[in-house]
Amino acid sequence: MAASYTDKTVPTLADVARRAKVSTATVSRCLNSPDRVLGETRDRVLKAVSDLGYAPNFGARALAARHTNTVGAVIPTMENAVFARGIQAFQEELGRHGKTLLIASSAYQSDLEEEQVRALVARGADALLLIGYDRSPELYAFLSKREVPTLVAWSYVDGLDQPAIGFDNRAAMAGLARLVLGHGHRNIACISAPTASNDRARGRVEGIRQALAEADLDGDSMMLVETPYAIQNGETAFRQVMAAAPDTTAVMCVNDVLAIGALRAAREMGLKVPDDVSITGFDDIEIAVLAEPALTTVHVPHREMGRRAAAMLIGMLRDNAVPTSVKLPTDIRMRRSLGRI
Amino acid sequence: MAASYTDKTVPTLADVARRAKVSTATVSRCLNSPDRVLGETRDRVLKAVSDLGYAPNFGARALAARHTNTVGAVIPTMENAVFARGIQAFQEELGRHGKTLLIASSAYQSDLEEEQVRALVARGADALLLIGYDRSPELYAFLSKREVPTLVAWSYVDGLDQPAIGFDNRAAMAGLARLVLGHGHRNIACISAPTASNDRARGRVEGIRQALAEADLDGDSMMLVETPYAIQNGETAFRQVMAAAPDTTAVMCVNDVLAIGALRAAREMGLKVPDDVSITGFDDIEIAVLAEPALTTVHVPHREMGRRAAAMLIGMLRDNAVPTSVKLPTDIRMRRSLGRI
DNA sequence: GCTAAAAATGTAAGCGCTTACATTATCTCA
DNA sequence: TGAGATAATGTAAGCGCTTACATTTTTAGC
Repeated sequence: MAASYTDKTVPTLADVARRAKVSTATVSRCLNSPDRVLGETRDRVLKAVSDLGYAPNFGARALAARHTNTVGAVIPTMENAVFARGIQAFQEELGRHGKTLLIASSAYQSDLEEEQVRALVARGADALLLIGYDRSPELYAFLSKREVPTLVAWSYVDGLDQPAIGFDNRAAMAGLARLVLGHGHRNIACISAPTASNDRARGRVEGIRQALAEADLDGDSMMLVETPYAIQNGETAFRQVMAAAPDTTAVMCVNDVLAIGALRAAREMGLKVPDDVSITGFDDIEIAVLAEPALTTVHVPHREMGRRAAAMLIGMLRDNAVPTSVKLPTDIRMRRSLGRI
Repeated sequence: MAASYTDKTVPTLADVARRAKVSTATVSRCLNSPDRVLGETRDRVLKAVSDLGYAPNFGARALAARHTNTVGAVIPTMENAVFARGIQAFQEELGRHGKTLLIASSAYQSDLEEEQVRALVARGADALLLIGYDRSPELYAFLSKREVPTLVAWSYVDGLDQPAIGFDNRAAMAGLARLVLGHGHRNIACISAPTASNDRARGRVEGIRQALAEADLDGDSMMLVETPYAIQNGETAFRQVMAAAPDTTAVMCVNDVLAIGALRAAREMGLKVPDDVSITGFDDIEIAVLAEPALTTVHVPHREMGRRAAAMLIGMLRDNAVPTSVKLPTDIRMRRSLGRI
């Protein structure tokens, strides 16, 4: 056995080729398109590979092949269970197809998101998963110039060209608002995540306004408090709402976490839910049913979305074509936190 | 302006060099060690970079520089809030130092974990973060052969060589068990995650046994149910425990999620917590305080662990030295789910 | 003003792979 | 059986960067 086989340095394709007595091209083919090589040769090569403990060098491969089998995703934060769950499924599906996932998080800041997107592309992401549509035209231009297939998830808006998989936040929330209205509520307030660069939150707020308008109420003058994602913030926001608009009978929150906070604040304030005030959420994460009382909310198929997003991206990479966007259904989970007035 | 500057192809170092009228070496230096280049030249180069919209090619850089500025992490699952939170902090700190994070998840399966570790290394991870110590000697050998600095997190065991940052699961749980014993409980049962390849769960179970032994009770015959991480499983396990050992007065769960399930099952069974039975958790995730009654548990500084893990890994990479492991403090959060017998 | 040392820049050799193209071996069928 | 098609393999040219070493320019000291 030659010295080069036993020493410390990590083995290269050439080492494998030498040991299997074939050319590097053949080794490469064994690894990448095994059927283009004779079974006998392949066995010999594979044996050499395992004898040597060879593993391809990623950089070299990326450089030569001009793709990395890597998909990037930038999500607002992993601490939101909703993204954690969807991304987990996304990653599992990707893995099933030999792709790996590069995750970055933007902390809900659009400038940071832009930076992360560029970083992922620079690192050779072959495709990208982004949350929601909101971002600068420059960034979209950059992506299309670099020809990086990009899929928007967690949001779906009719008539937009950008491929997306998600749900119609506006329609879903409007549906819930109609249910709230149906329970006799007329003084409805809303606690939202910051809407400035978050089309999901914005859509949900608009959904409420739309339902209000349909019921001949003034959506525009609805009490609205915006605050970042956190239970504690939901609590504070609820107090603000009740201080500013004491006759509010229903508080609709754009996500479950804020709603849980609101629930907690209500309890601390001695308000009975739903007797004194009704509270609703959005997402249907696990705590929604654990809460006391259980939260009326909109159920969203996060895992399915993650899984299908991966499948779509893989298809885009394979066929080099833009897929038709998919709108996932949502449904309302009626639970005790919403009551008749 | 030459055609090559305006056409579709993405610009390379050579394009920048040509436009700035310097050599590629100078451009490279501008980007990697700006102080080794004259200010005037640097400005010219940087201008060319931005004019062209140049971004370095990751593969080429990795190939030539033999490192990727990438850190890999394989965690059991992102759906566990505990990991999501720690990893989020880990990633933030890494980002602050210009490193990017590659995440893979093992779904709590050690064979899958091994696969993921190898994949991460093949993809050029310069360093690795792994959860807990439990893995095959072969994998550790592989890592040391490839000279990939590896840090174990979420666990800390005295006297082990492997660099780690975490807490002493055994001691922490023993402390909680002593508190439970102090409340008069003698019939203690335990609901655990599978302990086979999970030293954290195992340590926690051992901690209970140790405290039991100190109190002259038979730790080995303690009622123990093992079940995977999920609220629903905690529920089922609690029913099993109460069916098999009806005189149990305290059920200690190795994590909050299982404890929440247990709490729920107790409620469904008409058992009052803590009057009829006490229940404890571990981790102190957000639902712990939201639960009804609020959960007595062990608080763990997940975010701090993530942040410091990143700092340690960066140090290992920089100094090429093994750091001293760090044991983080934990503390008990006494809440209503634990009562006197 | 001259020389030696230091600073700035350039030259070019890889890094480890993939793949177009060239070559050789094997098969098909009249 | 042999020509042409087909399959298997080999040859070698990059892919876009970093960096050791060579060269040129600047600076310092006397």
